[in-house]
Amino acid sequence: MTVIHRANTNSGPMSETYDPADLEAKWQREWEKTQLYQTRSPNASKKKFYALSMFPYPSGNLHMGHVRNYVITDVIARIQRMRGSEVLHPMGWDAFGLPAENAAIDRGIDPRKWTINNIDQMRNQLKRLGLSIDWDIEQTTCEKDYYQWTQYIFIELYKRNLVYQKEAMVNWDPIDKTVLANEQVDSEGKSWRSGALVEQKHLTQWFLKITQFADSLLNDLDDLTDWPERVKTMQRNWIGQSKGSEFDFVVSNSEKEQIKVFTTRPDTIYGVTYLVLSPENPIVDKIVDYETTGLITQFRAQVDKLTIDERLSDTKPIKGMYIGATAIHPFTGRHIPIWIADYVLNEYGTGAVMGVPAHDSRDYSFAKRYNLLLKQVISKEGIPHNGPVSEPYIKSGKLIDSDQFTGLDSEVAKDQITKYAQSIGCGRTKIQYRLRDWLISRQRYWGCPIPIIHCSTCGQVPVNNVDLPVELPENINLKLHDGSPLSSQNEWLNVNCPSCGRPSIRETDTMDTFMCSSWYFLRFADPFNNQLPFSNEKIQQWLPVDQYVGGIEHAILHLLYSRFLTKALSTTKLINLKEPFKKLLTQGMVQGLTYKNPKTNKYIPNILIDDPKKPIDPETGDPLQVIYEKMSKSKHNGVDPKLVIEKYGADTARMFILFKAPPEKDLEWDSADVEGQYRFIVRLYKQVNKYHKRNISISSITNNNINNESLNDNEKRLRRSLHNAIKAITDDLDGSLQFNTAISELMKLSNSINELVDKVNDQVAAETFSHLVRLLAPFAPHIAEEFWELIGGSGSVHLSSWPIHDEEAISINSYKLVVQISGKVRGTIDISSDTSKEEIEEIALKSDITKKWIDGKNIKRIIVVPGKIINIVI
RNA sequence: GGGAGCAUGGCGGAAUUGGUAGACGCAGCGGACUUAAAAUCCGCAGGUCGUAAAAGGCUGUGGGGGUUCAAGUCCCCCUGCUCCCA
Repeated sequence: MTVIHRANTNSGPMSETYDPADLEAKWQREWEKTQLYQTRSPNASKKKFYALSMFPYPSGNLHMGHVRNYVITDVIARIQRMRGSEVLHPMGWDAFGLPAENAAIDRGIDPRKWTINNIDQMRNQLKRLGLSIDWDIEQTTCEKDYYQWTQYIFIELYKRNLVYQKEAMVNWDPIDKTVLANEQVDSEGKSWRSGALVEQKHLTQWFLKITQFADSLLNDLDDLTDWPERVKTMQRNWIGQSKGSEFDFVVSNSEKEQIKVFTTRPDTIYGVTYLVLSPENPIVDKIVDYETTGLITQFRAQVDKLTIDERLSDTKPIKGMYIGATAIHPFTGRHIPIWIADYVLNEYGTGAVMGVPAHDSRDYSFAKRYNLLLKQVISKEGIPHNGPVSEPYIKSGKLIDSDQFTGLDSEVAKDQITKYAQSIGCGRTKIQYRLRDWLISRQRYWGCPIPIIHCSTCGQVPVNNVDLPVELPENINLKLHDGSPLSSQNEWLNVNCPSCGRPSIRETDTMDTFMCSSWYFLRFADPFNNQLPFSNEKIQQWLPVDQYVGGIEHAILHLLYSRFLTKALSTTKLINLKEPFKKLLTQGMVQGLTYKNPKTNKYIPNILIDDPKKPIDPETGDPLQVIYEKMSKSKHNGVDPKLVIEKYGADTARMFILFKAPPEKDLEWDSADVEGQYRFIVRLYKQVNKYHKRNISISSITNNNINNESLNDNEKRLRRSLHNAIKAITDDLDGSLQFNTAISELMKLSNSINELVDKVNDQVAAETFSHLVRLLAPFAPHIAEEFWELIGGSGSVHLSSWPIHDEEAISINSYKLVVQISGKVRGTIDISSDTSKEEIEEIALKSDITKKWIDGKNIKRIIVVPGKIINIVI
């Protein structure tokens, strides 16, 4: 028995018009005052939930992509809180990087001031969205109390031999004037940041041994069941495992020199007629004779000018030269020529390949060009092909002309040949990866200094932990520098060796900013620790991240580096964690409406369009193409979040972004749809206002304590809508994260309220609004809080519990059974829920539908699915 | 060239995973209110045939084929688009 209390709330009547700006500011102040979103430690009765968005680069302006990212994570965090978890929902800044430095060079602004200023600006914009972020634990990668730990981690890895310096052919970005990692160069050979065509340079650089973890980075992807398949496929391709064999070829005139080659086709070993080394391979200098050296130098100079892409291109003709040496085929004992060619790279595999022109396309065109011998060793049926070979046979088949292996199938031969090679000591199975070690040094100023000291006596010496951080010197005039700006800071540069005390110099490279962002999610678990970057205890408490949300553009870069660093740190005593991110959501782009003249390919700004339904180029009069594309200045299709929030409020912006498309899909920004979303909120506002005038308190309604039996039809109908909505929304947010359908369920509920609320008793009305407001809270947190106060909810709606649906309210005692005749829908009949299969069949056969459509014809078969359908086949 | 994914009204998108296709919203149309307009509220709405209007029929989820009592959903082929790797 429930007693209905007349409300006696302090809140005055809500104003008649919805004013989001005031209302949202009011609640944001309130939340800040009560520290509503402060992180509390999880305990035995409250499980933890770690909700994280990829932290932003502080460019100074929040764009729609950010808004989408942070709103999605915020909704997830809020639901988890209402469902009883302790939630960690932090925010930080990926604050080192080139834009700050470029601003310094172009406009003479201090990079630090520029960055901090941008952060302040963006933090305010983020706060305006009403995110449930714990701002007390904010992290900024360019601050000493953060980068101290980046350096600490670097040294930990250095001590475990996971960091090393070597000279290598590296990607050089001529615009940003720094080197780049392989992951940071796109498939067209352009820099991920500047877009410049990357050049190849021979330089000494710092690397992290990510290749040492290639195997677990690959295999553990299988455990990431809550990651999009797409992202995992991309990482698998990037790691690029290939299983094959390695063979040793002894150089004829020098038995000490061996050439190792890797191949995935050991079955073609008898078809090897030459070897090709990369021009840079150091073995070349050892085996070449004096007369050829000059030619080699010339050839190398030519190859040096080519990009990796050009060297591997199928369309450019391959260039090579014979170096005057031969090797001994380990199986046949024959002498085969050794060549060098541009299509073999020193960085990949052993820097040498075996030439099998009869069974490999690239080898084939190389051999044709330079008239090298072709030898067939595989064919489809095991019968040699007569006459000249006109194209390579690259498939599997049966071996021919291969001594004791002749007649075997390729797959069997691969295995046996490798085993045989192993038994005579000239080969073995080998797994090779495409993944290269991660190049982390940058010749720029605005980054985390690499904490190494170069001593002429002791060599490389890591800075002692007590001396960390190695601070970035400030007040540098960056305009004066062409190379690394740190190399001319004499006062900073000169230091005594920590080991022997002699005068030494500091490393002048800074770290790739991806290094700083590869561990920030660990720091949030233990943000105030001043002894360690984090304690294992806190990591065990909060990690892994339960829900990570970010853009697909980091499918390889940030996500691979972070997984690597987690694994690398787990080899130290610091932490023990297999994978950092349990569940990943890659949200789609936010696209803007673009008007494009198909004749001139020019983009026309929206404001110049008179009639949006028939857009015409104001200059030429041509009809324009209407398309949605990624928002950008050049396309005049950007929408500024600030203006949208000013006009409609954060709640509308949030609701629109969630409703318009499923989170992983691209979202087309449409101002008419934003209006629609605003209308919905205004409608809710009116409904709650009207309800408020009935003056009922919801305090008695929390746990489905209404007896459904005693209600009239309208009351039952409204309760059914309400509890169906609770069930549907809860399901939509459980696992699959379908915010769009969750909001459409809220709209349906609002439609039912409109129709029925005036026809139900106080108790049902109170229950309806009590649940509605809580269902709304994660999506539109400000207006929901306002509603909650108005209808007499206690405390903050965001600390209230998520509603649970009442099974009794949604149970039905009759339903519409679909009647099909031979698979075609011919009508429906009302059936009470407890009707058996046999009874359904009987009722259906007597119905008018059946009479009309069967008309005495023979019934072949009847299928009954109670609750759904009957199909009568004639 | 290899791999992955997608294709549903004028538009964004739903569809309890094989059981009434088009929920919800936008745009549209009709009506109420208004001197009028906007806003708001109520209603209509895949296409097509049919009718004075209904009733009703046929057809329909990129195209073709298959499995099944039943296919947007499962299988095969084709076309187009997107992404990744060459």
